[in-house]
Amino acid sequence: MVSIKDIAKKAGVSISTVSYALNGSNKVTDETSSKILAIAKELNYVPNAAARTLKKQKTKILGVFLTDFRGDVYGDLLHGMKEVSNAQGYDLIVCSGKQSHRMLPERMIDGAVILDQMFESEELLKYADLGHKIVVLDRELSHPNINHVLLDNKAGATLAMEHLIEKGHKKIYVLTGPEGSYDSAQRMKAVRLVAERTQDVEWIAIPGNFEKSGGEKAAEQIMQEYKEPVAVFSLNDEMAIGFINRIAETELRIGEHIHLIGFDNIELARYMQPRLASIDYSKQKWGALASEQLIKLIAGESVEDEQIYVTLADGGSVGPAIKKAESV
Amino acid sequence: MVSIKDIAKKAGVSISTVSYALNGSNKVTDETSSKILAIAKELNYVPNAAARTLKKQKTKILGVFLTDFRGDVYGDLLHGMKEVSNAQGYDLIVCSGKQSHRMLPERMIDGAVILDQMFESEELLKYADLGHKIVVLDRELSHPNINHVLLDNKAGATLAMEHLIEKGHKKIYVLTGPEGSYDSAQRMKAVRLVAERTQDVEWIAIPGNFEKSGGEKAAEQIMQEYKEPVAVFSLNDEMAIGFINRIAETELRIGEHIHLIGFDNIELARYMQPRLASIDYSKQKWGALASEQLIKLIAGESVEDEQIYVTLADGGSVGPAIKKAESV
DNA sequence: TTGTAAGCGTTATCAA
DNA sequence: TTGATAACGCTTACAA
Repeated sequence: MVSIKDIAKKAGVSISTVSYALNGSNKVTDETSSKILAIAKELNYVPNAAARTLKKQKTKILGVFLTDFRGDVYGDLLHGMKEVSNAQGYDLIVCSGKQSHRMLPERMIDGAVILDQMFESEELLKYADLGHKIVVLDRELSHPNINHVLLDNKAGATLAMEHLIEKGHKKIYVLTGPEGSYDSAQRMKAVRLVAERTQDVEWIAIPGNFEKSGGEKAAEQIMQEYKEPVAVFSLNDEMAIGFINRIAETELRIGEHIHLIGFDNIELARYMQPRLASIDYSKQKWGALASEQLIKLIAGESVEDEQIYVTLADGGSVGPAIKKAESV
Repeated sequence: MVSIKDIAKKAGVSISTVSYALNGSNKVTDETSSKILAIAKELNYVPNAAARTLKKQKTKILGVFLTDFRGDVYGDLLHGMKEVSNAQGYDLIVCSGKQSHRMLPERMIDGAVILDQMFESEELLKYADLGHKIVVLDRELSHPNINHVLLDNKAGATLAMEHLIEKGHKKIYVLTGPEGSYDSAQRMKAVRLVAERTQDVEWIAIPGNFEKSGGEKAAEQIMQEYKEPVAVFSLNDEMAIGFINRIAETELRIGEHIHLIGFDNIELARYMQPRLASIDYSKQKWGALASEQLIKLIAGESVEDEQIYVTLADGGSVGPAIKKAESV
């Protein structure tokens, strides 16, 4: 590997002069500088990241940790993160799995964005205590080195519930996320609140997992119990898709016998027949804000937690309730 | 930051002893070793990646470079890469964008997998010349430090064309990928071959871009020229989806007036109405093989290029041609 | 303007 | 079994 030492030798100068020249310092004559640059190019010199990092104690790299590389929410989110990171002179790397956690404490990255329920809060707090900078998107954690960019889960769940109620539905199944999911818990809180303050609304929780399989299982249960049209609020779209897939094998029709609304408004939602109603938000903005927060945190600037606003994405999967007399 | 020096001081031993203990060398007494380990834990010691890398000249990290984080093919591919990488003691990081290319020459990763048309071959060859190990998934590059895991594009395109022909279609529009795309060029070769050896088949190329917008534009053109049922081979699914979206706004029906087949069999394909026929292959295996090849390349083992086999995924988007007399 | 040298945190060689 | 020390490639304070 060619190092500044090689360049120094060939140019007949010291390594510090080479370093200065390479970093565009004005301490060096234009003449020597250009000579050094020419030689560096000729030798195909590339600086060594490890050496630079060791000396400067920073990498100018941000890491984002995901539960799984598969998953429909990620594309736009990562894109948003990348845009902001790059604009601010940071590179972005995407990691997944427990094995990769070391990147943070070993200082291969200057900070981390977490969207991974499997990354334990205890571990995160430990790293934060060691001085590492973290932005979390999927939980609340009180620590000076940790910031939050969270979805407005309560608003979203409220919107969804009210939409179903407005359409006249009285019996609402709610498919939850996995145990321990912050997003699921927050959404459930709002569900309870809305139900409590509304007359005549019955709601039944079905434990889910935020994956297609959870939706399929829920579909089985609801089919069994089916007597008359009901509504379903799936706490994410992924499960809603699984639900639809299973229901499609039956006589029941979405938007007619079963009125379904999801959460996340993933790309697939608009291709469902009928279109899956859902709660929408800008995934790209979510990522952009996360990067922004993290970079500020690293720079030692004061930062306030942020929220991502949500809206209702209407769809034929939720139709009006038929009055009792007319129902099947 | 706590370093081995701090541990050494506290334990009253030298830094080399600490290093040995930490790395589980049997040169150290169990007694001193466990004492050192205890102190390390107590001080929350975490090794510094930059220092280790600088000394060992390897990172045990693999990088994969994508054009864009959005894109439906990636999830399973990355998952496959991760499984193999982790099993072999490597971490995987995902990068996108020109800015991140430096990770390879600056030695932040031990090798790279390329699925990014924007990453120029010239640049790759330069890095390969410098001794960096690379596996490409989207082109052919002859270099001892570069290996290939390529789709069987020709088989795929042949399968698609033959499927259309078998169904009796005589006029076939082919939506190509962007200029310079290896996959597109390979698929086009097969298209030509099949057309040449088949009687009475007319085919018309429409330049595309492998994105939804390309499919939409092509739809416009075909609508304009429409006289009687035609077939369309979209060289990827993404464009096919765009095509479907645009056609959905017209009187024309996919699988009836326009018979469409794609390539990649992305998840969305099965949710199209009617289901989008496509060319299928295991994205996960593709990724797994890529990691495998790269790790071997890094280890200096001899490796042979690999191919990913493809199959036809049938779907209602391709129906039989109606005989002339019966056509509209 | 350029050179000398210390130091970043490891690993690994050689002596003790 | 342990310790002293050089080396990895770079940045930067200080000296010349």
